[in-house]
Amino acid sequence: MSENKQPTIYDVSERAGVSLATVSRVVNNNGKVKEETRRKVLKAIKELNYRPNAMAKGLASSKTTMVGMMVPDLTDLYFAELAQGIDAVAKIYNYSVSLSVSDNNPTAGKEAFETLMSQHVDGIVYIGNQTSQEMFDLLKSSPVPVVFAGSVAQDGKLPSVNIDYVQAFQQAGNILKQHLSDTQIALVDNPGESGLSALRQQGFLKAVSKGKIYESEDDYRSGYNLAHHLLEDGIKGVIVGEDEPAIGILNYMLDNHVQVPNDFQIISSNDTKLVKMTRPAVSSVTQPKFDIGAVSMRLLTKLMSGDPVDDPTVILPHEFVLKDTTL
Amino acid sequence: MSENKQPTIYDVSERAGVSLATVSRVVNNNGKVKEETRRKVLKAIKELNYRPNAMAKGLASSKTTMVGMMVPDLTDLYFAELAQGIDAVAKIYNYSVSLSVSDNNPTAGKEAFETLMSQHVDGIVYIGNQTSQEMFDLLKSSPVPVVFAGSVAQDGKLPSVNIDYVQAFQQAGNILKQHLSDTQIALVDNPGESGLSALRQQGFLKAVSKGKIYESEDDYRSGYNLAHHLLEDGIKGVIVGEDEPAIGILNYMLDNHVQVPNDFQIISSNDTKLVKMTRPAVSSVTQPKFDIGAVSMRLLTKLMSGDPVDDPTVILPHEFVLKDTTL
DNA sequence: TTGTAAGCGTTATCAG
DNA sequence: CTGATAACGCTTACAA
Repeated sequence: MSENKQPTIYDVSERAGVSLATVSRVVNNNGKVKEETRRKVLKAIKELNYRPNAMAKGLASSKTTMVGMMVPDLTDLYFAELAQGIDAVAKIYNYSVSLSVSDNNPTAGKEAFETLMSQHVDGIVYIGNQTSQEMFDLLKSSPVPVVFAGSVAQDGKLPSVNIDYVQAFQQAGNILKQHLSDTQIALVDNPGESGLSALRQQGFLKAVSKGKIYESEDDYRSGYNLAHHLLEDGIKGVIVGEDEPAIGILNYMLDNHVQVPNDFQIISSNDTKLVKMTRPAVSSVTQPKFDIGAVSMRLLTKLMSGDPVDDPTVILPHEFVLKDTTL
Repeated sequence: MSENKQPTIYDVSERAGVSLATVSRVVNNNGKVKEETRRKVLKAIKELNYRPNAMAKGLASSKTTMVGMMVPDLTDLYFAELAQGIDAVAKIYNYSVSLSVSDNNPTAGKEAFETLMSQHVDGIVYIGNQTSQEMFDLLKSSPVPVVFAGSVAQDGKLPSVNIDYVQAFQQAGNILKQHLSDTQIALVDNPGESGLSALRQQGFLKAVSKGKIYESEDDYRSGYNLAHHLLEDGIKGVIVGEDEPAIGILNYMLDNHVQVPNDFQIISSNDTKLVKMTRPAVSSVTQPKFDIGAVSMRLLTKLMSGDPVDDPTVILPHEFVLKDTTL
């Protein structure tokens, strides 16, 4: 015995004794409507529990109030926190979010993008540490605005929100240099194909000119497995691009009775909640991850509505939390 | 100098020299189309780089091939892994996913639901540990199918995918009983308003009839702060409903020189990647989280297409990984 | 096997 | 301030 159908704008107009156009006006709060009619319409809407059909609206207005969010992996807490920030601001601006997990896989990424296009999203927030050139070109060809959140566009000229990686990694290098010599310090990062790790390297080398650079994936195992090489090479301190491999390295040290931080220091970079859950707790660059997501989405709203944007390349402040893996 | 507009089905039909209907038929692969015409149409589609407009399609067919995914918190790895499973299967079946973070907040949850309704999603995968009665009623009133993923519907009769929590927690209790007496064993869980913690309690009490039960939130701090009470009460082993508070408890013990597992044992329940990152690594029930998500989504596809479903209440197998917080 | 045409629920452009 | 009415791009009987 449930309602046969969702009520339409037509039902509302009939009940309120006005035209479709008028209902549309009050729903969208645009155009002048006499206070009395507005009230009538609102009443009918409430009584019928009317809810505008987003598809019809989208079709007619060619605006979907939906944004695409592309993310490589939700189980990476760094991305998850960005996503929370994005979602929160999307809610505020009444955008719904179409999620696409791209798996750092160019094919999946391309398909995700295509899907978003056929959904006619009004904009895209792109998160990705491994952006391929192909993906990048695709994004560049987007008919709707794209913002890179916590990710660097290769030519650095697309809208993006980040911290100053160069400075952060230079500072991190300087911290380790307080007790170690250049040759004892290394950077561990996933080079990927994005510009992000290039910036990190740049900053690192600014501080530690003779520093060694190791490659790792973004996962725990990868760090764990890399660790013995570090020891063999006489490395005494590392700066790691992601928290999971940082913890992998830490645990290798603990499992092999290397004293942290006395004999080995670690600075990580993402400050996800992971870093406070280990013992010793991991020292890290702190990033305003939620804010990076939030600001990205806010930037996107501006871009979507054609508002002027002073600088589409936003840099948010970072800090350091020196816990127990540094001296 | 870019294309003025996205090509429409009309452009394709014109170029291929056939009618709209025919193009629609080949695009949707339904109805008979002569091989030759099909080829022509496909050619035109490719040349024009035509992409069906999801909104128009949805409007006309009242199917959106979009599902809603409601999740309380993406930075909870348990949820994130479920979400990955959901997303993966959604991709396979060509559904797009509309994400809604509900923040365990009834108001936000209600709004999220309303948004999904106006988007006319074809179905909903609901993730939530704190489902309020109100939310539950709302979900029950949904005109489209809803599947509870890793969450228990209060009356236990709505479609859901879970492990057997009663059994799992009974087994966990038995494990601790090998070295401890009933009064030394406790359950730490977030009771919330959902049926899930009730099942856990039930299983726990089956094994540890005099066991004490403590309440905590789902976060690290909450566990850390609770820990001293456990010690004061002479508790020597706990089963914890979530990984983060479990690790909170662990770290409190470590920080206060309580020997784990010798003087205090911990079994957690979600087996997120967190549990292998601590030292000692946390023993835990292992849940097939990705699969819970995947099966939920698969179940939803069946429900959405009206396929017969043998049993809408799916139980997936769990196991135990006894690491270093148990004897 | 293919084409015609009537919707689907809105918005938006004109008149009034 | 309000009302007709033509799109929006596609699906789906119904014809042919």
